[in-house]
Amino acid sequence: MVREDAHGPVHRIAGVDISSTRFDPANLVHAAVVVLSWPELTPLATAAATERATMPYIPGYLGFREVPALLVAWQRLATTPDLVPDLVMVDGHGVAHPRGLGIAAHLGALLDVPAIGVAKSVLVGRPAAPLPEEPGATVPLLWKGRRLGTVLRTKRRSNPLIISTGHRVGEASAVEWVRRCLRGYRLPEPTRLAHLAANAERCDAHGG
DNA sequence: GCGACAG
DNA sequence: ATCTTGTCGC
Repeated sequence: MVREDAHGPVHRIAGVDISSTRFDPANLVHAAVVVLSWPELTPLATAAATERATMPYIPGYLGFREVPALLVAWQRLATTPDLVPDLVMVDGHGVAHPRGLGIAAHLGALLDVPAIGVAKSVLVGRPAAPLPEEPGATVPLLWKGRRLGTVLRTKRRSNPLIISTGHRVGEASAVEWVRRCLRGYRLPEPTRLAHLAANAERCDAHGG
């Protein structure tokens, strides 16, 4: 079964994430992309890349440090049409950023692929109200009188995630897609599996 | 000037 | 992000 988002049928959803080692003299950034089928959320393909970071981590500039490696990994995905992602979830913010340019907006724009920002903590803004404990509960993320995203409780007794538009996906649609990709863990499958893949790439990088 | 600050 | 095993709580 195929479901519709604001721009077309979604058959595959990708998740991307980065892993790195602290105190690494080489400043290596290990990137991973995992493509899952919808609605099964079965891993269809995975690609990774290890690149040298050209920038340190600076809040507000995460994309400039991580996007380069993610682009290399993305380019390594099998190019067959039946593996091209229709949507990508990024570990980090979309427009819930001081200049509306979080890593999800950054990567989404460069790839011109619908993107959603799935962050584990706030960069700017505050929840509009206390977030209920019940899984699925949401509350707007406000900053300077503007709504930048949604605070979403994905799991009982777990800190909420901050969801925001990345590229060509509406705010409400973004939240719904994250909800649909939850499988009992705090993180939605795309981002959760990408995190595991990025760590695996970090280990592999020790010998190739 | 001080505190905050995705990954 | 990462360092790290067991452990306290639901």
